[in-house]
Amino acid sequence: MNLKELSAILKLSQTTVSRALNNYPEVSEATRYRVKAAALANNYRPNTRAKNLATGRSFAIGHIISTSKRNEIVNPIFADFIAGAGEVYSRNGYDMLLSVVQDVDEERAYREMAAKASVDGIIVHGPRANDQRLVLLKELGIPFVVHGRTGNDETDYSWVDINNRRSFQRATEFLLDLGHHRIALINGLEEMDFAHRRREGFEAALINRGIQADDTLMVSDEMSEDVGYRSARKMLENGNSPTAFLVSSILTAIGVRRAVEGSGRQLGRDISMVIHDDELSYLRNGRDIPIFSATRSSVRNAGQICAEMLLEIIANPGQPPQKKLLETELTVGESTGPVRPNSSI
Amino acid sequence: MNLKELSAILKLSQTTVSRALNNYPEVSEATRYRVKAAALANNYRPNTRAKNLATGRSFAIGHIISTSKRNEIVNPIFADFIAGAGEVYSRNGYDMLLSVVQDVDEERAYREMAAKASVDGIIVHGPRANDQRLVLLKELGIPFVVHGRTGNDETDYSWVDINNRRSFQRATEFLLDLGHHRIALINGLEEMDFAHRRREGFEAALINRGIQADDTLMVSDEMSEDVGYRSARKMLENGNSPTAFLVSSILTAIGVRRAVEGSGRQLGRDISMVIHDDELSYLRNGRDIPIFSATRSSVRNAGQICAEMLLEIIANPGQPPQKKLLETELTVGESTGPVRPNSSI
DNA sequence: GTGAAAGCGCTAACAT
DNA sequence: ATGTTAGCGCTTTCAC
Repeated sequence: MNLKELSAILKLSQTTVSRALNNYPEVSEATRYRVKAAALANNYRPNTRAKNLATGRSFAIGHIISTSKRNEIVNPIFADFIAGAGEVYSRNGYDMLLSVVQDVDEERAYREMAAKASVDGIIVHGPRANDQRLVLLKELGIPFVVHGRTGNDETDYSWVDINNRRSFQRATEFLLDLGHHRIALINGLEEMDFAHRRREGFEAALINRGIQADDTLMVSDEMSEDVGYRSARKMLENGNSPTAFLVSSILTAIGVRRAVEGSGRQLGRDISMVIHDDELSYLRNGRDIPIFSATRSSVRNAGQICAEMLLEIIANPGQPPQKKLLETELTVGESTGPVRPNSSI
Repeated sequence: MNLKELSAILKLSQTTVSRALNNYPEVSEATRYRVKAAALANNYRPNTRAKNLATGRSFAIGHIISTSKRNEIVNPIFADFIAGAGEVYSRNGYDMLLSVVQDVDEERAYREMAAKASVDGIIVHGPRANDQRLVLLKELGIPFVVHGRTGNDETDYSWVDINNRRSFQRATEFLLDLGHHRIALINGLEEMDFAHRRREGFEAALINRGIQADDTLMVSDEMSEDVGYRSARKMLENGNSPTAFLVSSILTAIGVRRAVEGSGRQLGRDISMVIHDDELSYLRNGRDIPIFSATRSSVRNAGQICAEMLLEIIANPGQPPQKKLLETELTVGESTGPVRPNSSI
């Protein structure tokens, strides 16, 4: 069923039917009602391809996910983010176009999306410390929103980010207040902007209390269970081992927990752990994971906010860039009670 | 730069330019060369929207991911699958359209995709034991490929699946051959088709050896670390605890490992574990996870195969449905040596 | 308030 | 081998 057929049934012009369906004011209420009823009855849906061509818009948002040939890892937080963004899109009649590209082909992918005019806007994932993609997108003139930020904010662009620095500073202070002096930081790769900010927050908290950051207690690596286990184990075997861990992802924290338990210590009694858990809904589901969550702003939520911001920008072009910093909240896990360092600290 | 402008520069008709670019045979080699060079120089990309309308195709494949309001879980294997499929799409000039919908809205989402003609085909994810979606898609007449299968194969459709039944039967036999009698199965939710088949394979192997399946050693639940830990722990505390675990996902297996280690036993010495690991590239990356992998056909690979099959079906309509059963391979993890039950078994 | 007609940027018959 | 022309199914002037 297309517009022509529908208007034939109604004995109206395509124009009127189109206007009625798109809520143009000049159509009489009676006609509009009749048209909408007929559209519903005939299960009419405007052909996207035709609509796109006529309007010059595609009602689609592009997401470019880059994988590296080396490790083939797809960032798992991505699934949650997508779920949040997707919800907003479908509520607003937008589609989501996903492009999975090798990191080396990334620039080409962006250029192609822009030239083919297949999307009205783009969400940028996983910004690096000094990300050239944003410069390119500005140049291409395509609306975009970044999930995260990039180091030197010379280019002015729209972003949604959590306050990683503050969050880690507060989490560190929380542990310091409990009496910990030797706190380990298990962090993501420093080339990612977020990991860089997290370390800054961690170090700032230590410096404020006159504590020197100890390099042997700081890890910057992929956020996997394996890395969590190895790093923590190594630290715990050391004579001067940490009494608390600040961990950058739940997956890593699962590894840390295993190392702690394997060393005969007990989490929440001998060792404290604070996790920044804006990630991985399917892991969060475990209710007795002894963690102390540093945030409630989930990635899913961030996905929603990014999507809403982008749609807003597309609807009202020419505005100054929008920025949104999501604050986190320090909440203590239900099942393990308050964290206290043991008497030996 | 559009076709009109490009052909003006070349002093050729739009038709000729279009034909040259699309490799139609009737264009002279000289012209084709000239046209392609000009297209490259001017960074010309055909407008997708126009091309779609003209050809009646959208060069896009739809993926519908359903989440349930209840647990908000996005199946993590999805990210890997998408990566594999996406690779194939971009190689073939296709886009990937992602729709995230509440499970209750799923039918509407499929109908909409079909009516709006926004995709040329659909990949169905996570088929349930008796999945009505396939009936709907057949009815809508849109090409589709299922990742997995559904219980009663009355409807004839195309699918790509791994041989879950055989894989679990062989894994169980492997453990039986090592002398194990009490083998625990930590499985996914039975409402999912794959979990159902896996249990069948497990039970078949036991029955063949005259062993009665023990309900207290069989778990069917969400595949999370938490579930793995709780289930394994409960079993290990029991007087009559298992000597081996057969686990349906790496994430769950991480929980099982923690439970085993927490009970003072050692994996690969006191307890054996076989994992079906077609999942989660970011977990697989850990090199010293003591697992015995039951397969090499990763989800990423399945994504590629599904995508290729669907593109093939779209290119050659009217063929009978295609089916592909991926066999698995039993490989033993590098770092832990051969699995042997301890002497007490 | 409604309709006729042009056009979005391509592709594909149908000439030549 | 190249060009002319007519759509694809909508939206959007412009006219009534």
